Amino acid sequence: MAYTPPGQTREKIYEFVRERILNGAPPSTREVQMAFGFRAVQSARQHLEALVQEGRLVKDSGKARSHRLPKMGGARSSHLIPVLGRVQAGDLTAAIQNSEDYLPVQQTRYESGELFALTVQGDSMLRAGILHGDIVIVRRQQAARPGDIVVALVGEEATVKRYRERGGRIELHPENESFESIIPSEEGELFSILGKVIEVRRHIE
Amino acid sequence: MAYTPPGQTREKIYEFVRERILNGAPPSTREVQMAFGFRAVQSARQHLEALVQEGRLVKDSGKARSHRLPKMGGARSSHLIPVLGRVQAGDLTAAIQNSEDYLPVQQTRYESGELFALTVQGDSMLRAGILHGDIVIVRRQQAARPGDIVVALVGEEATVKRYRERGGRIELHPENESFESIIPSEEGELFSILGKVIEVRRHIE
DNA sequence: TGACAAGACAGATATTTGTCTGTTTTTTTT
DNA sequence: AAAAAAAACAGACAAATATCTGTCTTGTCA
Repeated sequence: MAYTPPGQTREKIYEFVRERILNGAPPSTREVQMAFGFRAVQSARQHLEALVQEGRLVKDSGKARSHRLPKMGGARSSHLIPVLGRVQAGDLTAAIQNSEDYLPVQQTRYESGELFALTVQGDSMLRAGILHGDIVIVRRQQAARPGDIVVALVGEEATVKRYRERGGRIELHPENESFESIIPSEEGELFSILGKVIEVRRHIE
Repeated sequence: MAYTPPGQTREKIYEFVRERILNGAPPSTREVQMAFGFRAVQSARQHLEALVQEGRLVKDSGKARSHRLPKMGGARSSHLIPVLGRVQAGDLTAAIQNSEDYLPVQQTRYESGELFALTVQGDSMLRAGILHGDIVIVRRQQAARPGDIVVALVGEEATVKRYRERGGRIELHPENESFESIIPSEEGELFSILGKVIEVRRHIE
């Protein structure tokens, strides 16, 4: 390959590798070589090494396809969580594994706990700023504290409500005058808390 | 390793590989072998092959570390956008470049346009489900259509409002009875649209 | 012009990794 | 109990991949 001014090719290689990493398939040195038409592996290698040196990439020495994006103070690394369709009784784990859509979240923000996302049905949490169609990000946990917004399984369906305790009894309180509170112990239904809502997202248009 | 009833180990291997893939570092066959204490590579290989056979994983035959999760071809790439602090007149580009925090977004969802994020000050968009402290993700653009929620620069400060046109004049309409509409042309102030709000995010607790 | 640095090249070697063939052990099924 | 199936083991080989040493070419700059 002909000589190229300093930095020109390097930038394109970075874009290429970055793209591949974000797509989940980091390239081998030889794939970079081929993609850029180098006639020697070392040409690609030099650029990749330089990028690591500059701190724009990180690599596990010796291992194949081990280039990664650096975790700049943690903010740079993002984690993918499953977006669940409909949640039915009992098989939350199964629903998580069969998920087809994924959402990126900041890994540092929620270090601990297993996360999943859910699309909100209905406007029962309107006054809390959660609308129909919003996506809630949930940390899986059984317990909740009064005031928390939780995802609970009541009967067969998952529902988003505010968790309260009134007179020693659990109450799932909607944030909308048109809806009634749910008091699980009264209804004798299957009841469990799936997790706590820690983030709300809404796509407009 | 001792014999294990059918399916038991397979499930754990799936979890292990899945986790590694989501973290961006798919394991090699031997890494799976080590992680589970197998004394032969083939033991790990058999399980991995079975998982591919069952359609729970996909793999590029021959290539190193090429196990992936099925069905999400390109949909899983995520992109990082800058979170701006305070936006002051004129230097939006500078604010973007000096940003210190970044947010991951689904790349496929918003293919075109330059994005940035902004923290909302005040409850002027309460009824639209945008609260104080929420983060809005904005596509940079000068024009807007009636009904769009936009980020506009009025005077020295950036503000989030709904864009309307009444009697041929631009009107920035708050979604809260306690606030007044802003009609830029009347006030003779510096005015420009920075972009359109395409997503809202709220972190709870 | 000449020294120097960056880019590209060439060929070779070491390591990692995927793949193969066949055997043994344990559980399940008949 | 015998047969079949699943899990694990053993040892090897081949392909992919990373890495090394040294050379050549092309700009940059004193």
